[in-house]
Amino acid sequence: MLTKKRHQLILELLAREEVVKMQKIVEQTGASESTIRRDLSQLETAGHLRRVHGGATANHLQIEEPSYFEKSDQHVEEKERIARAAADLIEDGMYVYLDAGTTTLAIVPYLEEKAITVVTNSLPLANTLLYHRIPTFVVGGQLKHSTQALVGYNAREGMLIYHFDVAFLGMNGVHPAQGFTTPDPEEALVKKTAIELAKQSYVLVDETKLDAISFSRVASLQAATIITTTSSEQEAKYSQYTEVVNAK
Amino acid sequence: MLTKKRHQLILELLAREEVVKMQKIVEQTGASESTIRRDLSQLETAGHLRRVHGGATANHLQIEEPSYFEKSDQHVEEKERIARAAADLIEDGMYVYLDAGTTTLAIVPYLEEKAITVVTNSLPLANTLLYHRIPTFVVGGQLKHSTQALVGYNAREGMLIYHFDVAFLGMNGVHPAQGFTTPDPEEALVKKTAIELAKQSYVLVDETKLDAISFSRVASLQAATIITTTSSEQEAKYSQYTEVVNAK
DNA sequence: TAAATTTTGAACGTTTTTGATTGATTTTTA
DNA sequence: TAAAAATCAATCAAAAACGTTCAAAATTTA
Repeated sequence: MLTKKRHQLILELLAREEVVKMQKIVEQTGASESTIRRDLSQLETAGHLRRVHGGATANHLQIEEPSYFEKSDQHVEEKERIARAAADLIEDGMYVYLDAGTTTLAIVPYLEEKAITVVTNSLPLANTLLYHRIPTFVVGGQLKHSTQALVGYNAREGMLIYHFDVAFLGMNGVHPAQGFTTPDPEEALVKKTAIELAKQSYVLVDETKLDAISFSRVASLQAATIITTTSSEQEAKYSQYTEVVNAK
Repeated sequence: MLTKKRHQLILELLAREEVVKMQKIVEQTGASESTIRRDLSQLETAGHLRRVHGGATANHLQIEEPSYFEKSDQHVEEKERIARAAADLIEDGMYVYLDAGTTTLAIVPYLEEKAITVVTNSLPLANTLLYHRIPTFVVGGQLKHSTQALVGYNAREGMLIYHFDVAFLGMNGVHPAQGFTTPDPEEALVKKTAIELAKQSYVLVDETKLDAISFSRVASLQAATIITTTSSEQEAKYSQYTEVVNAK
């Protein structure tokens, strides 16, 4: 297998799985361990991935992740369903805002066939969008360490030059009285701005975020449609305040 | 088989598979290895494909893809020396602009102990800066696939709110008469803006870029100090036009 | 048809890539 | 915490691929 092909394959594996073991690459390529090591260090110096003991990670993966090689996320399937429901709302020609977050990240693979332009404030999303060759603009601003998102006053200013057909946002709290909330005020500002600039906004949350309240208020429930997977009681309850899409 | 037919077949294979081995072309055409080599170099100079060790890859109409396909581990030692020389110029409290590129990327590890703020237009740099926990702002703009950099009019606008003590830039061509040049006009615009906004600018290049001319002009040599590793003759020559730091 | 030109394939020395091996380092296990 | 296991970087020789050269074959031109 040619070097180029191996590199492609490695990047593909990473785009799908975020983390990949040495052993797996060796199997998939049929090359020796030495060769793969060389490949990885080349791709690392080119800025396409990050090596870790035992393999490599997408260079946008959270650094403090406890154990790289365990995919412990139980909400994976829910996220996937929510992401699919969100992607279904996106049509050719649209200008789409994608907020930082793992759920919005899950939307990206479903966008590959669509002729759209995406704006995002998230580094991981930018990397993934790039990989899927989707035309992308990145909002400038201060790079926040914990979420790898661009936030703050500068980010807001940078967004104001755009308008969106749809915006998809992650959120930490969704509550009938307190509306949409998130821990960091600077992030809240960005989310709020996105909602202002979009014709239609969607908040993507798994069930655990319903009835939760976080520190900074982003907007009232009326400002966006909620996409989630939950019981029909909860669905009915929130439907009193805004539109709810249940991706069950 | 006619030359034309062979060329056609090679391009067809590439259109289908993105990467194709020498061996496969030889089988399919029945021609000798030498002949296929000749074919490939012809097709390459005509801009229809890109040769790689062991075969060829599709070109996809890209004019040039410096960062992605560049042999990123060539000139490693030179790059390291240049990066170290550059890092030595950075002092606590400075606001630093780091342009996209593998040489500027090499600076980052040397910045860890310094109390500085960095602005960049490069996704790989942003990731690496994040990893090294260096306070970072990212310039917004259009995400360019081949270099993973943010470029264009929006990027320029986004930069205008900053001022830099120093700016470090990669470059594709450095020439006494033609000044600093780079392949992509939109990238040139960003580099030019960085120079405008910085009190002092440095262009980091390995020896191969000296005397080279690329498509888009960024600035004249007077606009920035050159940091490179080269012979004393070249150093003397370029010292006539601007300051030169030889990191030999 | 004969001469001139171009294309071809084999040969050869050089460069690049590769996989095995080594001892060092890191992670896991006990 | 110490020993065992896994993974690592560095090295080196073998293998693969490379560019160059040259004479034979094919094609074009005169």
